[in-house]
Amino acid sequence: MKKETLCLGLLSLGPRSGYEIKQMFEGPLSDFYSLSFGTIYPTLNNLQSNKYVSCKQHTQSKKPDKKVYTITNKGLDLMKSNLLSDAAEYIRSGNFGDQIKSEFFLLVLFSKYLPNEMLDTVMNERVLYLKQKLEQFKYDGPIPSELAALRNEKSIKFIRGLASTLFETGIRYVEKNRYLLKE
Amino acid sequence: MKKETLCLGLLSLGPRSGYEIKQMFEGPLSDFYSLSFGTIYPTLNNLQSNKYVSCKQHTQSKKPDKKVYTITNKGLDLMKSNLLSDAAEYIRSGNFGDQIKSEFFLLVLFSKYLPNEMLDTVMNERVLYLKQKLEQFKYDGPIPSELAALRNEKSIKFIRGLASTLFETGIRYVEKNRYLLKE
DNA sequence: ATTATATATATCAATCTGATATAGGTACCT
DNA sequence: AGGTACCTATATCAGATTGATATATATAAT
Repeated sequence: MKKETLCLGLLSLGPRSGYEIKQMFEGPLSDFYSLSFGTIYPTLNNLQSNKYVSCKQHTQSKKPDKKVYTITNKGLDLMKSNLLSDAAEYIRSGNFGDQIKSEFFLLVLFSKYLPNEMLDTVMNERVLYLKQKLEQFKYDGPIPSELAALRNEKSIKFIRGLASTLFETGIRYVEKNRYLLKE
Repeated sequence: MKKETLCLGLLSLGPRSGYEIKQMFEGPLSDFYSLSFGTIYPTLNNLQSNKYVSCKQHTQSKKPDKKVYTITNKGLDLMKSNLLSDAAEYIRSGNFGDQIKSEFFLLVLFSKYLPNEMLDTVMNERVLYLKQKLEQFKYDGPIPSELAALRNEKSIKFIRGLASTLFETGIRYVEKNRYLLKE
């Protein structure tokens, strides 16, 4: 998916600054996709100069100034049309898998060359991480009002449910089978 | 993990050419990690000029020449020592998750802007892909002799089992809940 | 005071990818 | 026997992306 489509898509969920978009990539989206500041800021500037988003400078009393971007009607049109061509390209390409770089997997793959205690630490930290993530996905308590609308989106419900079962399955498997790696 | 550690690690499983290493990334490793030709070939040349691998030119009758690389003792030492420091860095960094770019997830996230038939196509292709992958992970029939040794590796058994349950869980969830995306 | 941390934008060297070039071979169609 | 398409195989490089760094303000802790 083009970075423009993605940024417009995230802004269609509500006005955000570049910093806040990055926070989304580091928080709830981190297990699915990410973009760096070096991509986000130039993309937002480009979208603004082509009137796909408008920008309001927010002077904050206790924090640095913030540039809050809002998607325009022109931007919403571009997003919808891009989304369709991006989906068509996904089908056309034949690559239906995800692009993954898993450090954990590589360490497991070569685990016979790792000292047992290092492997234990890697496994413990991984399981701890998965459990924390699972709790976040299952959490149903109070959240900031601007995020409450998101929670009711059908796509978010679908994704949270999928992530929860996958993480549960992963945790169960690792806890049951990690002994297999040591003789 | 450093690209040198990774290439040495793969060569520790048996002698391979750059093209064959790329095939591993496109086949069995594709759901966990990948490197492009533009990274693989320069890395192998660098490893060779530092004597971490040796190279034998294979003249093939019906195919282009092939450069088959074999890991040296010096290379095995470097791999083991790198692996330890890479694992230590994994622990130190605190990033226990994987680096993922999922086009499928983004299309689901913004699915309310997609025509229903396009969403159906995306879902159908994704499920088909997951089912094919699952079959590959579960396949236990005959394989080329140079891969048979790999199958008995403890780490490979662990990974194949993990991948199988995760893919099964994913397929079951998508098939049961995809209706949620269309009210 | 000083250090550390968080918010916030911006830039850029170093790295990596995706595309392309080159080259030989097989396979199928017409 | 010519054309097209695709597979093996290595190599290179423009363009895209990341990870680090710079700059600035403010809070909290030591």
